[in-house]
Amino acid sequence: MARESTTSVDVAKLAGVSQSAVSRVFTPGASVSDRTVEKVRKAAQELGYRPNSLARAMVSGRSRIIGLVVAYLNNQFYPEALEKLSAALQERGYHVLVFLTEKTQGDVNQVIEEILGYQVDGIIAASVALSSELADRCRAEKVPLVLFNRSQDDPGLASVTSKNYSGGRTVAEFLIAGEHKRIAHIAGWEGASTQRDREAGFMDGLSEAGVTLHARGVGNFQADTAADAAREMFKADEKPDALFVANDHMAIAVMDVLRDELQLKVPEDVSIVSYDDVPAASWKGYNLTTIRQPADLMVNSAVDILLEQIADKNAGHLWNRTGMKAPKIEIEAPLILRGSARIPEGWDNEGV
Amino acid sequence: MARESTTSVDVAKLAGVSQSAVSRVFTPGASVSDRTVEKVRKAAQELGYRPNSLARAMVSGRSRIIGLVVAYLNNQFYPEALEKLSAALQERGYHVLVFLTEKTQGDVNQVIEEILGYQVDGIIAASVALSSELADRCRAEKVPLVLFNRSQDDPGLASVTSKNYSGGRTVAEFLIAGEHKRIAHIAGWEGASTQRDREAGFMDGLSEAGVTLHARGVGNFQADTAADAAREMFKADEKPDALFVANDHMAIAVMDVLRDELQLKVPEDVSIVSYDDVPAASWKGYNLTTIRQPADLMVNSAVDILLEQIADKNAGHLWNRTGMKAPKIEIEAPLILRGSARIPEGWDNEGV
DNA sequence: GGGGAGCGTGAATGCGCTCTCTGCCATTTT
DNA sequence: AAAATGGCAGAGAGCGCATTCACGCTCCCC
Repeated sequence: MARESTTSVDVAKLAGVSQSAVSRVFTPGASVSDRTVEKVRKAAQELGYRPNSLARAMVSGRSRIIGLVVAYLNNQFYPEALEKLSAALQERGYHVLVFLTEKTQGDVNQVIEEILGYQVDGIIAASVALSSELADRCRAEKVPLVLFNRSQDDPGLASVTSKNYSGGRTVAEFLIAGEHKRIAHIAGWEGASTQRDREAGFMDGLSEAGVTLHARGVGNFQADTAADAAREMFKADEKPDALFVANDHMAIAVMDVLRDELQLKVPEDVSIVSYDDVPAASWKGYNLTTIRQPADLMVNSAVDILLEQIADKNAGHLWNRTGMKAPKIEIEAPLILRGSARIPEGWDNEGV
Repeated sequence: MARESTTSVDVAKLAGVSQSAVSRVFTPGASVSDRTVEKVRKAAQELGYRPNSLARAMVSGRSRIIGLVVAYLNNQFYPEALEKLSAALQERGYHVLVFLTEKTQGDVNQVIEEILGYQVDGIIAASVALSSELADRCRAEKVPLVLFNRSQDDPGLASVTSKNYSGGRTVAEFLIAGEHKRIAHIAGWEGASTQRDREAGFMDGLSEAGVTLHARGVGNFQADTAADAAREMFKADEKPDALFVANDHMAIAVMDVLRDELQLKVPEDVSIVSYDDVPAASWKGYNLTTIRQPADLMVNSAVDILLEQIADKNAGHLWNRTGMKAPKIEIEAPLILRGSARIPEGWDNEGV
């Protein structure tokens, strides 16, 4: 039951110093003489001692653990983000504790409670919507929280997204410039802010040019649902000649349906533009023209503002206390031109 | 600094009971009267109390945290496994703390040390090789360890893999039955047991039929390295007419090179068979004939033996103490027939 | 009606550590 | 030479909880 690992007391005994001295040796920036450091390190080495992070967390109140809430990983954007997040945090001495959740509100609540039980120093919530009580809960516990790839109105909630609105708008402009006549949209999950923003930008782009949407389906960010939506949409006599699919993951499934089941050519018969630029988007088998969400930049940004909040908390002035607004970062999202959509004259991959 | 969260003492005070009583209420299977439970629950609710997992871990010696070591996530097999692992563990009341590592020995060592510092209840090491000192280290600390998708000779090391040898062998038999004449191999990382086993099975399958390998390249399980290997391999006059690529991730990159750069047709000019059956393998754009590593089964197996070890440890009889051998599970790995390789007569997807 | 048996409870202990506080000594200042 | 300074070590107080122990209570059976 009891783990008989060596403790700082053992090391202290062997090194002939006090336990406090051992602690200080393993605390960066503590005041210890070189001689003590040497003695302690030697003894620690000998006994295979390593400080117990949990005990340290208990007393110091900082666990150096970041809770990551994530809903699904089949969309390749998330594994990529997870890897980069984890790497970035690890570099700064933090680690990621993973919590999977359904998108359902109740489940998220329960998961957050569980996370708080682990005394995490901060939370990153990727692609989940939080109830405002939940946000309050974290605020009360003083656990900084950053939304990743989702945004919410709550001014106290920090978030990092790409410029979804302008991304969607760019797609509209691009497709119109390409002289497409029947432009359709396959949406993701309509509860997601990313979906709403992308679509809003897209629709505004269309209507500003006096173009109306030819058709609309819902894919819920899932491959098979998107495939079904595509099948349904292409049953019509007037088939779309251009498609804005709300992310790459769905676009790939849609493309499979179009090319493989319906014998349509992309981009000759129908142009496809999507969103994310996951690794698979650049594979030649799909070669998707897509809006890039720069995972690195988004991750770095999220980590930065999270750690900043953590630091600030210790200094005692939180946004939410001072009434300052939490940052809502929006990362530039360029259109990457590839082969899945007709390219109008004058458009090119500037500087990408 | 100090987090002013409510503690069991606060709850006890409000409920008019002792702190021990509160603790017992939150300890499944402890002996408490219904009346006490009710009082305590009510008070806890009121104060928003939730037991501190870290403190609990400290005193009980069990953190309910599993350390997951993983080298990279760009191969889609790993995100999938990670998600399933995390879900399976979460269901059993555990959580995953992620540690990324380079494949280099030194880095792995350091990471494992760090993990041990977190007092994890167990470790799952995915696709990393461990030095035997490291394994000893975990043994000394009594932290159960399971290798995932890698195996090692050390009889005390539990591992879960697919039947790599027989998988490789099946590929050989399949390609020979398909009457391919110039069969080549693009290997993964040669330090990986999976690579060695797959290739050993493959080579044995070839030589048993009196066939010699036409060419061999090394892709290190990385897309661009594999692409380079393919380019190199197809410079020759006598180009391969069949390719066993050591995993899907590389196979996709290779296929891009063959079709897009070299204008070769798959499977007409060259058949490709790979390994893993990641989600992308079944996308119509690639439609890979591949050996399936059933992620679910592998994950469940890994979780089972890990938790079993954890339970056994508490009971006091470890494999490594009793000299019993740790299990080395090998999951059946069927060949999934799709479109990237010529299908010989008489072969079909039996029961898949 | 006395002695177990059995359950529920509270006081107390300590998990391994950080951090404050005090005291010592060596060095500097006046 | 006396006083002030600063650097460093050790003692001690917890962090929030699970767990042991001993005690009181009820119930039951001879």
